[in-house]
Amino acid sequence: MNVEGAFPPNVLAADCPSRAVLKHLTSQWGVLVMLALQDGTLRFSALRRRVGGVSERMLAQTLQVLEGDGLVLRVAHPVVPPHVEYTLTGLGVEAAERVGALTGWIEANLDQIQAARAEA
Amino acid sequence: MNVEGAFPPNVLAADCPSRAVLKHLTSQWGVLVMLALQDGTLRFSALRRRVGGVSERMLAQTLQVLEGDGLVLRVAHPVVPPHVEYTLTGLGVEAAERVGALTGWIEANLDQIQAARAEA
DNA sequence: GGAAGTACATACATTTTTGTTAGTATAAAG
DNA sequence: CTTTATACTAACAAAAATGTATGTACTTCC
Repeated sequence: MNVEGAFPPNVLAADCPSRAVLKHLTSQWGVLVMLALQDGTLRFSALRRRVGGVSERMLAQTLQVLEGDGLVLRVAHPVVPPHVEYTLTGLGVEAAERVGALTGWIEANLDQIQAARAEA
Repeated sequence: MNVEGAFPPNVLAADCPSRAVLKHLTSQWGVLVMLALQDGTLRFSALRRRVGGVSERMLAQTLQVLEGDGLVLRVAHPVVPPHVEYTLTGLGVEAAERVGALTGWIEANLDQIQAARAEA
């Protein structure tokens, strides 16, 4: 049984819950964090160095949202100088692939895009 | 000859120009507009109806940015009640495919994501 | 004759996002 | 003993995104 006749999720519908996930994954830092974690587990400070330009605040916030969506797994070792590791979950790996396909395409076609920009 | 030793574009680098394109394509309305145009040409008002929740202002602004990046083509017919058509360019079609792959994945895995959300 | 539809631009208000700074507990390095 | 590193949170500020309201020129439908 389904709730509220909203069967097939559709991002084009203003009230579809998929919109929230889309926002998380396409947020400026969300995209970059998923990408950075594609190469494997990283701890907070390492991630911060990897993702150029993130502030601690934004990184922490982004990671919490991604963790909430079950895309990232957070493992904290209760040692004295904090040690926390972040890894993509199964879902996270799949999502990261699509995100990576998009960013990869952008990087590969950047010059064409910039050429178009110049014409305008 | 290349300028400013920034050869391979890399979105993880804070100053890479690919960041701008990424922002345009992953902007809330950018994603949705690209998706809506995947099924073919649409005029302004039709697009507005298709993309749930966009305001005229945001739609117009988004289309201009996308047009600037050479992803969307704008064709205006100089008739009395304005008639303008928007279509994806070759680059736009390619970009839309990646964007669609991501949103498609989200729609398909929405329940798993929401389940993860519930656990948290 | 009045209302609605079309594709926007412009001005202004509000909301959301993002950044900056300071602070925490403790241990290892110098 | 002072500095540095770690993973954050909280408070405040600035910047960016988004919305709302209004106007336009002209035509078609009631």
